[in-house]
Amino acid sequence: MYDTFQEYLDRKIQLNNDEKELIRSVSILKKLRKKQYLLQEGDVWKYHAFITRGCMRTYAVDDKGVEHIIYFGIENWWIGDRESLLSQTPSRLNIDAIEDSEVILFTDPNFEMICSKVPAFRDMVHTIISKSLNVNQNRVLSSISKTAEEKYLEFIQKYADFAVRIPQAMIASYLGIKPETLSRIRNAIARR
Amino acid sequence: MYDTFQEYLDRKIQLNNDEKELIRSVSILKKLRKKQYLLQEGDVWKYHAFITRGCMRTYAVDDKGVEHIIYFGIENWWIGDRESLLSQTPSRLNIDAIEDSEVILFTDPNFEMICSKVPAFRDMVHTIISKSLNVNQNRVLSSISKTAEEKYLEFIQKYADFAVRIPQAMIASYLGIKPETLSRIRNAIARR
DNA sequence: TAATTCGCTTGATATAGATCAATTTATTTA
DNA sequence: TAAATAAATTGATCTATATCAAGCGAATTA
Repeated sequence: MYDTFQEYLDRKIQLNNDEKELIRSVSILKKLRKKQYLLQEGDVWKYHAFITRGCMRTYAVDDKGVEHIIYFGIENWWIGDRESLLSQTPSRLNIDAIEDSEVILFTDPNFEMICSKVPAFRDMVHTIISKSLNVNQNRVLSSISKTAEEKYLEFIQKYADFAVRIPQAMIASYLGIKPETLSRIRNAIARR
Repeated sequence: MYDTFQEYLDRKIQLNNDEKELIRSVSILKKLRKKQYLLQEGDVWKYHAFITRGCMRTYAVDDKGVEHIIYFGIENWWIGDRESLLSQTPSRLNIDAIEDSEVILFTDPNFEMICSKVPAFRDMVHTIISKSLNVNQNRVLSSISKTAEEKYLEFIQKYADFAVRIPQAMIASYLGIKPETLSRIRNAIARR
């Protein structure tokens, strides 16, 4: 299970054995069953989490009880609530497993310790956050400029690898449309 | 003009005189008239830009020629296209001045140099990017979960300080709704 | 100061997507 | 493997927002 993460690191940066061991020594392995929460609204998020297996989502629930998914993550993706972590305030978000999953957790102090002792790791993290910002900006642009169908086509093209693993209703939620609408859109696409 | 930036730095971090001078020595001051471009679609963005005066916007133009504003910036905000900068590819975005404005530019190499020589500066930058990611995630959430009116109310509440400086049609563009719709929404709010 | 342009409003109508309800199909669970 | 539950489809109707067009007032420009 840790192998997945080690391979990820090896692909991204070069580390000596001491550094590898330092990182490994503070990692916390956690298994999640389908539907199990990793973070529940109201709790304060304390970690940096890396998914080694499975599929997860981050979502908010509005006052009408409707879920709005803002993020999907699979193997080799990070997941968490940086806002809650940064401000140490109760999260407005939920994170749970769409499939049985495995994650590696680092407490924030340990994560910061790694960042300070392993510059390459710190740089990698900053690159990830920076790219993540780009992704989110593009998503904002799509959401204000595209039709429901365009958003869906962009989604399955961009996330072809895991789009098939996610229930349609969840994709609809992520796109900000209703499941019925997505069903009709797919139907319309299929019949041409 | 540089004072605004120096005061910003003083508010955020503690620097000795050498560090301050280092940063100042590589800053490029630039004035922009209303409507003047700082970045035009197709060009590669090369800088890190800080606004010391005025009001600016970042937007994309779709295939129908419609502008979609993804970002507003005023005094003490950073602006740019990190995606183009990072990948050194032509930008899909335009940045221009809504009011006569002044910006401070740092070339990417100089900016990186500052980051490496002044850790406090580097940390500040990472904090900004991290918070910016939060802001964008929240914006995604609003855009998939709120009505046009809710989005507008959130906008003027969140950006009360500069919302008044921005033409209504641009606010509509930022929210992903039509100017006519925003006009009607404001009307409806006013008459109750 | 008249003319022009721009930003905003208002009205009439159209439409994408939502809602509600009933089935059908697929997936879990007993 | 049957029963139960959840996910997806389909139809009818509704509604928020878009579109198109005209008009108005304020700000710029001639």
